[in-house]
Order: sequence, then structure tokens, then C-alpha cells
Amino acid sequence: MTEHSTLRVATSRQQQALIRREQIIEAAITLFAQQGFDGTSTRQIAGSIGITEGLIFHYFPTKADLLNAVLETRHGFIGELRQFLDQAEQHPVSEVLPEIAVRWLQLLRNEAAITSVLLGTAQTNPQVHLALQGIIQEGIERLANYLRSRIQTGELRTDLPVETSASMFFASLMFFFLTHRTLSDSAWEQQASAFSRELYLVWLYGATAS
Amino acid sequence: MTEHSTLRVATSRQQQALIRREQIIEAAITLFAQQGFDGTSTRQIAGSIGITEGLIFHYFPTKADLLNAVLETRHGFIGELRQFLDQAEQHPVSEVLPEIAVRWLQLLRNEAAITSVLLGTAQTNPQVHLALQGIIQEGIERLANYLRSRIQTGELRTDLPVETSASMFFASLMFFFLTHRTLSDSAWEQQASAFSRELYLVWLYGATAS
DNA sequence: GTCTATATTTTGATAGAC
DNA sequence: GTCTATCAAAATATAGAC
Repeated sequence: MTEHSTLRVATSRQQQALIRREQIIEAAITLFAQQGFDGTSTRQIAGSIGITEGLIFHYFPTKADLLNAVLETRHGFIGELRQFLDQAEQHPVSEVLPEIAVRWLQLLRNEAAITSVLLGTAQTNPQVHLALQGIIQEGIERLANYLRSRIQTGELRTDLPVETSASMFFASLMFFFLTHRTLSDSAWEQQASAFSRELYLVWLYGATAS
Repeated sequence: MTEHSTLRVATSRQQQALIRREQIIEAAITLFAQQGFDGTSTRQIAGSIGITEGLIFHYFPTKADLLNAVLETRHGFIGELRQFLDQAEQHPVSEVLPEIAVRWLQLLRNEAAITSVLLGTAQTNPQVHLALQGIIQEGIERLANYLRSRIQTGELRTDLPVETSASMFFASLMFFFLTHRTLSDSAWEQQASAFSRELYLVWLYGATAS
């Protein structure tokens, strides 16, 4: 009977296939981030990991399918977001917002490549536009919900426009990432932490003289 | 003597050349905004205005030169920005900031195509990255300077982090444009005006309960 | 699962006639 | 100033051998 060895080979190949698939996606993320989707050729992706071009089309029928896979593999972007906004509900603004700022910037930084793909390609690619829209919308909505809950506790003004102030907070962080993402690790860490603190204080207390 | 008619023809041709040049740039802006720089072919640009591809290369030696012309030609961004931030110096925050918000959003909307080119291509194209960086930096710097002058008048807190709060204001407006640019004119006008007002109020008074 | 070889289109760009 | 004709390179994608 050849059942056993056949199965073993098949399994091994399946694992190898999965690994290869991931490897191609990872290489694509990196290059798409640097040069854009249209600015990156399948040949280049293949070359960067030392495989042949045809192999890419073995795993992804078209280049657009590869982009799709990149977007789906978004490295826990949405997940992280949900996680730290859900935990927030029970804690005061003074703990939650600075923490959100720091962690969100950290997340953007850690996933800098895919963040760049999202932001850079969203303008021109409906597929990507939708993915980004989803992340932003969920982020703002959850933050707005949290703010509502803190209005109830008397911590925030009852007439606070929650969507707008959530959007301001979010926008400022995204913008900071975009304008500072080329910094070295140490410079980033320092400036990101300073910005987070100042952002929180201006956001909470405003700019007006008391 | 043929002087006269020769001159007339030459002048006419020069004018025609200028018009044609502008027309090509205009078509390029539109298509670059929709499909990105790398996603748009010179053939497509030519086709969209009913000329031949070779004619584009008569006016612009390379495609990159055309992109350069697009960036140089059509942004009144810096100009407009300077204009209404220079006038601001003498007026109170309550007049200036809401006005800046409204006018800046209007500018982004009016120049939506080139704004999209800038934001969409900045991530991957050094040329564009530089152009955008310049606009952002000048915007934040001038706004920060204005804020400093209003601290002097006692209108704003003396310990206000001016760069960060200028950046917040700016970021929120850019972000609003990005997430709402597909709205119809009437919906845009309504939501942009509401957002401007709320942005100003949160920015000035903060989110905290008095 | 991976490679070689190749087909097919499209791309940016040039030369020269009108 | 504009067009026709054309090129060389690069792009996406396929077929078939190993």
C-alpha cells in the first residue's frame, strides 16, 4: 500500500505551498508599499524572493488576486483595534485616550508597509478603498461609542460632538504617521510619545486661555 | 514681403502650443487622480483629448516631466494658503480659524483632482513626496506662527503646544476631505460646514466637562 | 511545487513625413 | 504643430516539462 507515503508527501507539499504563499504575499506587501501596486511588477516580486515569475501565477491567478490576498492578510489590524477599544469601556479618559494614541501609533508603525499600501492605493483602487474605509469607519465608530459612555459618567461635555472629536483624534494620529514614518526608531519613539501626550491634552482641554 | 504673415503664423502657433500644453496637463491631472501615475498610460492621456501619443512627447520629453509639469502648474495651494494666513495675523481666533477651515476645505474640494494626485502618489514617488511635504510643512508652520501671535494677545493658553495643535487642525481637515470627497456638491457643502464648526469648537474648548 | 520557454499586450519613447 | 509608423523593453499571463 502506498497510502502512507503518498499522504506524507502530499502533506509536506501542502505545508510548503502555504509557506510559499505567505512568502509571496509578504514580498508583495513590501514592494507595493515602496513602489505602489501599479509600480511593482510580478517579475520584481518573484526576483525579490528568488523564485520564478510563473510560480506567482501558480498561487495567484492574477495580480489583482495577489493584491486581494495582501489586503486579507492585514496582520490583525482590525483585530488589534477592536481589542483595545473594547477593553476601554470601563476606564476613564485619562487612562484610555493616551493609551489608545500610543498603541495606535505603534500599530501603524509596526504595520508600516501595509498601512502605506492602504493609504497609497486607496485613492485609485476601489478594492483598497473599501478596505481602508472599513478600518477608518470602525475605528471612529468605536471611539465615538466610548466617548458617549464617558459623557454619561460626566467626564466629558454633554454637548460634545462625538463623531467629530473621534475623527479629529484619529486623523491626527494617521497624519502623524504619514509625516513622520521615515524617522529612525529612536527618533520615532521619542516624537511619537511627545505628540501623543500633547494631542491628548489639546484634545481634552482645548486651546483657549482659561 | 512675407514678414507679416510669417509672424502671424508663428504667434498663432505659439499660442496653440501653449493651449495644447495646458490641455495635456489638464487631462493628465484628471487621469492621474483617477488611476494614479503608474496606472495611467501616455496613450490613454492622448486618447482622452483626441491627440496622438507622439504629440505628448513633443511637449514633455518623458512621462516624469509631465508629472513635474502637473505638480508645478496647478496648485494654488501654497499661494492661497499664504494669502489667507497672512491676512489673519491681525484678527481674533474666533474669526480666523473657522474661516481657515471653510476655505481650506473649499480649496481641497476645488482642487480635488490634484489633491488626490498628491496624496495618492506621495507614498511612492519622491518627486510628489517632496511637493506634498512642502505644502504641509508651510501650512503647519504658518498656522503655528499665527497661534503664537494669539498667545501673545492672551487669547490662547501660554502653554499651548502650537505645532501639535496646528497639526491637529490641519490633519482633521485633510482627513475630512479624504473620507468625504465622493459626496455630492450639496451634501459636501452641508457636511463640510458642520464639520468646520464642530472642529473649531472642540479644538478651542476641548472635550472635557467644564 | 517549481522551472523553462514563450505568447500576447501594453508601455514609454523615437524618426520622419506633412 | 501634428500625425503615421515603428521600436525595444517590459508587463501580465500560459503551457508543459521535471
